[in-house]
Amino acid sequence: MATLGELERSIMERLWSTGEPVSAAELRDELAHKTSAGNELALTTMLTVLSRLERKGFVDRNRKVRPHLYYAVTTRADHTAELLQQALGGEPDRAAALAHFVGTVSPEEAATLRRLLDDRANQQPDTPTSPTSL
Amino acid sequence: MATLGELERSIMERLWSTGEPVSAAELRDELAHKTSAGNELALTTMLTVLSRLERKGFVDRNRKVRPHLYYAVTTRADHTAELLQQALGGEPDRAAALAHFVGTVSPEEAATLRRLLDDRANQQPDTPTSPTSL
DNA sequence: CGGGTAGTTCTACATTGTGTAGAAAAGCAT
DNA sequence: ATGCTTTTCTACACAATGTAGAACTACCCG
Repeated sequence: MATLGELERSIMERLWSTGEPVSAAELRDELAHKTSAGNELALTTMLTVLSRLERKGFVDRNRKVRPHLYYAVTTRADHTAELLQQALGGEPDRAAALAHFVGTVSPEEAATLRRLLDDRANQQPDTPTSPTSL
Repeated sequence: MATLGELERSIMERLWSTGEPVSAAELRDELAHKTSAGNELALTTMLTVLSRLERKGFVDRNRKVRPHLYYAVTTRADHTAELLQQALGGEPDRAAALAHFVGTVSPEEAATLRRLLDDRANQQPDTPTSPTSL
């Protein structure tokens, strides 16, 4: 999974936020409002970056309508989950890394995690405790 | 936290693997063995990259001995935990992202996570269940 | 103490990714 | 067919990274 530049990320944020397909022009206007000085980027800049995001597999577009409409391929949560997996990917001692991580999250977040794990266990109740991959 | 290039990562892997300070020459030899064709990099290449890693705060070195000895500043687990935090950083709906993540880990890993959360709860038993930030 | 060698820093260049946008091409409505 | 809208092509700047030669520095030996 490729990484995102600053402008690319801004665009993805916008696309993720509602999920509705938008045109390059709309995107440009909306992003201009977010920056302090309302500096509008050239439309071609948007189109270039959107094409790159398409090439990277982050967005797709409807080419049948005339101003093409762009939309995110995945949800932000999906993407974040991928990032988490990737962060853990190169780690030989995943348990150690998770331990550090668990030590850094807020108590609320810890509770959330516990709840999520419980949900998971209920849906898929064959959770062995054997240390197969840890 | 800056990101690491390929060679930078290889070097950090090595430094993390044992934690012992090593010279640039040792590093070069060891990394050469790992690549398919044992192509040795120039020593200056190692030194350049090590300097950059030092600037980025990933490594430090003992300058009192003559071949300077380099070592990782943090552990790999630390680094991975930081990556996890960072991945979650931009996410407005952290719970959703964690949910996706929990759905992707192996059952063993889920068990590990649960155990880590239990440990955490015991050491720091004021875990409220109020949905403050979630 | 003065040289020589081992080791380090400086400088440099190629490549790639990203931000940025003009020029050129393409599609579409009248 | 023609003109406007929209898209693609091409281009350039800038930063990060991989790579290494040139220049400099430190230390040991005679």
